[in-house]
Amino acid sequence: MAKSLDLTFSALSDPTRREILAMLLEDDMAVTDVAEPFEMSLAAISKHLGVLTNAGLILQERRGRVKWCKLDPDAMQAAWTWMQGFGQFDHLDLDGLEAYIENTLRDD
Amino acid sequence: MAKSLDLTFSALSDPTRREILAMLLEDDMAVTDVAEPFEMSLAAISKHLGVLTNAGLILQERRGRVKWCKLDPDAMQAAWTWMQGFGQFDHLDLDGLEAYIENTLRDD
DNA sequence: TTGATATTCAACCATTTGGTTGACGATTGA
DNA sequence: TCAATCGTCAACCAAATGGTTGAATATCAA
Repeated sequence: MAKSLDLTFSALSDPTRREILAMLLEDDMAVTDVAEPFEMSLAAISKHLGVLTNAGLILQERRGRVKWCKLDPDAMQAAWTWMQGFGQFDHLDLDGLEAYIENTLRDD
Repeated sequence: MAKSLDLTFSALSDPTRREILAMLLEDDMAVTDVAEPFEMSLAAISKHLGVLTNAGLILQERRGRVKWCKLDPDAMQAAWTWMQGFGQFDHLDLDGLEAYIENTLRDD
């Protein structure tokens, strides 16, 4: 669905949101804990989480007064699949990926 | 690095621009021909092409009075690689990916 | 109950985005 | 030379985005 690609790519275009996703890759987190490393208000982070939820990239589940945020990569899969049409990128070529990562780490 | 992911994802978040990329997948095209199927002004398409160029997703080469647009999926590859970590866990070296992501997020 | 904690809401602000129109410079071909 | 074509630029506009602050709501814990 094209509209959901809009939402997915738009959500991913913000570095704060990408960093949040990377954090959630490691573990589910409460909103306050997500906000902690950032130098912006809790309300701003809450908005970012709303954008990510709306895009289907995370799930938020309230337990008591704590709202837990959990990665939900389904929307990412759709975008990823769309992009695959343009590659050249071989999703089974892990050596290529690792080489890319290594290069990236070396080049800065 | 992280800045270029901003540009890539942001460029991809607009349906007109994704459609342009899909058109260029088939063949290189002049700006006027890119604009033809869309119900918006040439100037608007010209702006979209500027965004795509700035994101590194296409190349524009002027020959005479015609400017040719050509797909350049390098920027797409970086974004695609970034996303790969969120859906394809089975196929990845997760430690390497996390190192990559953390590195990417740090330097912007 | 009271007070602290977790999160959102509402109003506001500055900047960016995606579109328009009209004028403009460059190039082509008759 | 001169009109037509290709594409961008500049100014403008409405709407969306990303942030702020302060108040509101809900829950927990003492």
